[in-house]
Amino acid sequence: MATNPTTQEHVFRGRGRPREFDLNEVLDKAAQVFCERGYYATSISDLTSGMGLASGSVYKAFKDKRTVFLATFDRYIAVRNGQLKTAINQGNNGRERVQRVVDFYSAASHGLEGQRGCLVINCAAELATFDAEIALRVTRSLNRSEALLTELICQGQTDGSIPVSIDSQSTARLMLCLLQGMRIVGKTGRSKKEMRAVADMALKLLI
Amino acid sequence: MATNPTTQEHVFRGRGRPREFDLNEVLDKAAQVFCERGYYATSISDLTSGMGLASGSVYKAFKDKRTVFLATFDRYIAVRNGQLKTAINQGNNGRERVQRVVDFYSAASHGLEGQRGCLVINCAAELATFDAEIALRVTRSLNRSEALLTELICQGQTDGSIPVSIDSQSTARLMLCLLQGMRIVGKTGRSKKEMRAVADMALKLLI
DNA sequence: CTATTTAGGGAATGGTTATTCTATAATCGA
DNA sequence: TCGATTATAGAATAACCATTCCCTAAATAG
Repeated sequence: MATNPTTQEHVFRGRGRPREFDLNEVLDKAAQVFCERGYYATSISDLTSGMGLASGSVYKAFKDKRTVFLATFDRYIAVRNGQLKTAINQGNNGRERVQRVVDFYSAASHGLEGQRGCLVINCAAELATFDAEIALRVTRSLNRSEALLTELICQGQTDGSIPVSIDSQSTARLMLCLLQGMRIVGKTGRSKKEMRAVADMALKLLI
Repeated sequence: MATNPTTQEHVFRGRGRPREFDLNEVLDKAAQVFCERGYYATSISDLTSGMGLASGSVYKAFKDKRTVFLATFDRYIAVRNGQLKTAINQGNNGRERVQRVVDFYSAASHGLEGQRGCLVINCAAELATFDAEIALRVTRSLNRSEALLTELICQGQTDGSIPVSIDSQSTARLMLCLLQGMRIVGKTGRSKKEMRAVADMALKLLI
């Protein structure tokens, strides 16, 4: 795993016929399918047609459906964290960086992406109650988001853009709830404008 | 349907053997199962053992699994709205009533109920994308909650407990997101204390 | 009491699904 | 070019699941 993104990724591979697809690419496609249909409603044939692969190829690359899902989940988190990080870097102080995070979620909570929803949340709802490993990943992901928010708020308190009077931890947790809720509500088809208004108002919590 | 809750509910029934179970009771049990396992992961045998019925009896009472689910969903909404209404009635002005709503969600977002999660949200995640009728119910339910919040905020603005400067609609939408998010985050096992802190801080949005 | 009607229980059925298997193809090392 | 190795494609398989069927039980109407 974690090979290169270059054209000839099979240069350093062992013998045998080289894989014809890029792993991350098909995982991104799988993420769309899992987002739209959930885990159980996604059949292997949904998955293979979404990924553009034959079932044999899927089972050569992954042990079973659950393993495909876990890989998809990890890839989804990695991509999303990357995007979030670049968004955050555009803020010049703690408050602005929190703002960027909220804006990022707002942008994801309408239109097609909004309707599809968030893989993490969908899993939390569908699987976390009885698949311990997946539950762990969901919990870890949410905890990390919360920690990130706490850190950004603390930064803001240090640089003076956020009042020191607020409790960074509880506020971060509150914001986490808000962000996750935006993605839920966004599934019911809200407009860009509506979600933007929510995002703008959320900054009240930093007063 | 909609018969009496008395001991002899078969008094006014037609001929034939009377039903041995209470419809709402078994729907409440079904709600637990659907909450825990989701729609697709719930097999008929999960359902029948959860409801305490044989599959034949389930299919005598309902057309199919989806119909069981729809009935369960409606029952869940009805029960929950009732509980919410009594909670709201304990508030003496708009602000207090909003507080009661937030507290209600906070209480549902930890412990066993928290872990199980909310049937509406779980459905939104799992089914709303490709079952139009269920999507409609989810949307309707969320819209109704939002309208309720808007109304309570307006009440507060009238009775002076909430400043007239805030936009009641956007604030209500923001609160809706927050409440739904609490139930998502609550699935990952937060403590009562943590969720209470979130609820308390949420009232900042009414300033 | 008998016929009719409806419910309960659980085995039988038919369709679907995840997974495995088999045959073919592409690449590497020699 | 040949053998080893790994991938692709899609048919075959075995398990599972929703639903139906059938028989028995409990109630009412006459």
